[in-house]
Amino acid sequence: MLRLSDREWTVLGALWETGGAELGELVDRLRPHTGWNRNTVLTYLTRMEAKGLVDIDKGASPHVYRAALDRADCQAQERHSFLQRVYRGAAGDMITAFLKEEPLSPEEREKLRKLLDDMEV
Amino acid sequence: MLRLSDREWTVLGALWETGGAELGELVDRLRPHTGWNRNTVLTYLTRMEAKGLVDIDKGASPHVYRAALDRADCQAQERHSFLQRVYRGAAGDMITAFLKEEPLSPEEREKLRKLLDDMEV
DNA sequence: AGAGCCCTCCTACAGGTGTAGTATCTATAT
DNA sequence: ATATAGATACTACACCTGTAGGAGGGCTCT
Repeated sequence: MLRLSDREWTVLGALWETGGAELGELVDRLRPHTGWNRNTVLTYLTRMEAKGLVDIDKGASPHVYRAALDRADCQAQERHSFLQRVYRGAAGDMITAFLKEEPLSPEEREKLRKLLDDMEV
Repeated sequence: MLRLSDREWTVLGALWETGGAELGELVDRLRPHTGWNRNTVLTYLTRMEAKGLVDIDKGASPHVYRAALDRADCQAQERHSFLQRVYRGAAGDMITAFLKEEPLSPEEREKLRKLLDDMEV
């Protein structure tokens, strides 16, 4: 039952995008939209290592920080907890609400239609 | 930028279902699946009042507790923050993932297809 | 009137989160 | 050798969250 905070998603986002990086690079990449202090980022990283969210290669100098989990896995967990928490598992209602409010391109709509058709076996 | 915890969703759930209730009723309703102590529930309610999530009618005795927000509004907020946090706004990807993993009834699929078609104007 | 029960209030306390400051180390540039 | 700049470690602190315990007020039954 993993539960990531907003900040943790942000940090992991940078790690996934870079595929692993040194602190300086992460700070540079995060600062524009977060304004976080270098040490704030470092604190997040070390706390997240303790939770098993981040791997730190301490052999390298400077250390190299990597996401310890797959983005897709984290998304799956979060999908599940969101669906239960907010919609008590009612997937149909939830998807309906998203479809009604999120603008999709014609290609995306086509893809979704196809997905639905393929379920019709 | 409202951010509800799991517990808060649970408490609000009971309030939405009852349309407002006294503490005793809420405790009875919540205890089976949460095991929460009466005072734990009370603490949640008073803290949630301070945040504007719950209205307490203190004229009545015992007090009557009501959700201060609409379930649909809370769901909308949560949808938005989920989509941004976990999918960086990529609604198509997110919906695809849900469709692939959540079992839907034929009626639900039909309804979704119709929704997609109606967007095709 | 007293006993018991439910209600609300106040208090507590540990663990997590957001956000750094300070101190130290170390490689580099002079 | 030395000043400097960046990296890492340690420490701090306030606020939030989960989870109650105990005190005191009022109704209710005997």
